[in-house]
Amino acid sequence: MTTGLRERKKAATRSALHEAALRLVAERGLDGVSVDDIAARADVSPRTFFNYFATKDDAVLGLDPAELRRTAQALAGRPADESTVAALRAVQREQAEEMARETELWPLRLQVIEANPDLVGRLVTHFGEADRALATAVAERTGTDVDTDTLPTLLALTSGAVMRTALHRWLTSGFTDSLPRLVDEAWDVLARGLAALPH
Amino acid sequence: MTTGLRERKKAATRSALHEAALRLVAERGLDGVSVDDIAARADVSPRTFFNYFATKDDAVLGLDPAELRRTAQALAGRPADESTVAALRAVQREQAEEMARETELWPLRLQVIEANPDLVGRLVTHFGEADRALATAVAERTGTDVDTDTLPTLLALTSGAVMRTALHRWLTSGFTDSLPRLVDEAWDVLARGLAALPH
DNA sequence: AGCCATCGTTGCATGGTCTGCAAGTTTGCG
DNA sequence: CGCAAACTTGCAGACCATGCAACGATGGCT
Repeated sequence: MTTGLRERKKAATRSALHEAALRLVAERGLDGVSVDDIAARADVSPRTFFNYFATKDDAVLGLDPAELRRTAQALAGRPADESTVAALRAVQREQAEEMARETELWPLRLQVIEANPDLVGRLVTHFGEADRALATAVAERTGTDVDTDTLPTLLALTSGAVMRTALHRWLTSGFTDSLPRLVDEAWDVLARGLAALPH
Repeated sequence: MTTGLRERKKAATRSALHEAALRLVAERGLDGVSVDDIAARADVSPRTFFNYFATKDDAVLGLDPAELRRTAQALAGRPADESTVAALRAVQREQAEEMARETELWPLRLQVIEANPDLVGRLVTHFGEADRALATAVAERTGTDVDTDTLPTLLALTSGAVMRTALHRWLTSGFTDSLPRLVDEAWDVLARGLAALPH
């Protein structure tokens, strides 16, 4: 899986912009930082900034709409004989591993969000988008309909809840626990809890 | 309680701006409407718009930071021998009565939010502000500390949950139920549920 | 290696949001 | 009536975000 130069450069620029935005906002606050500042720190033109992020907030949070599509495709790429829940677990595990690789930035992100509550709103809508994208992906995989069937939305929201729970525990552990492990654990707890329900 | 001319005019301008924003956005969508359009429709200068609302979104939603302060003062104004929960109930009841008076605009507001999901983010942060303002007000009233004591934040968030639950039921009833009644009912259900807990 | 199509970067121009400042008006009150 | 406070307005300016067109780098193909 060799990624071309072009692709690597793009990823580098995106991450440079995100990190520049994050660090600058951590230092000066959201209003103390302009898009021009961020572009300058990442060594690209201000115009290029908007080739990577739709808004300043998105750059600070590092939100990537392409990520939503990638998740959907990852789900589609899982073996067809796997149960949907198992496929979701597997996809989330990979995501968790990737996120865990940049442990360094997470404390900064949370501190920046804490200090600039405006960002919370953007985060919430992003999670909403993620849930909806995942729901359509599940519908695709199971041949159901997002609008009429309960399954896809329920599974997507549940899986989102699992990830957010794991993230919360990761945070409260000071990022010492292993995120993939926490994700697995959350799924297990959920499965056991559901199995114990009267039926 | 006679309100002066100045005060009445201000209220009229604010509500004219909100209603103008709401109706225009309902017609053309959030991006199809500029602040200038809204000001024009409300018959004030564009500059005056920003004397009333900090952002276009706030005008569309009708969010008023002064409202937060008013709620806090209303709580402070309740008799000291009243329990804090009773005081919160009373304050919310008054708010509910006021909100119920403009039944006409609520369907439009919800439709506009539905059609312009960007607004949800702003709403979320506004609710967060409201919760925090209420928590400090409770802390003030009970002589506790927002940062170290559990009580104020817990009561504030609970009371926020009650109001949002009532609002949700109001919406699903098509605004035929009485909002103040729904608020009361939510408090009652909560009280009964808590009383039934093992202790 | 060399050519070309594609993709990414950049500058420029533009429309819109929001703020600070310094007038001008209106309102409240003695 | 006349003053002080509050509200409105215009203007200038910073910043955000987008469309367009020119330019340069990349990757595939021969």
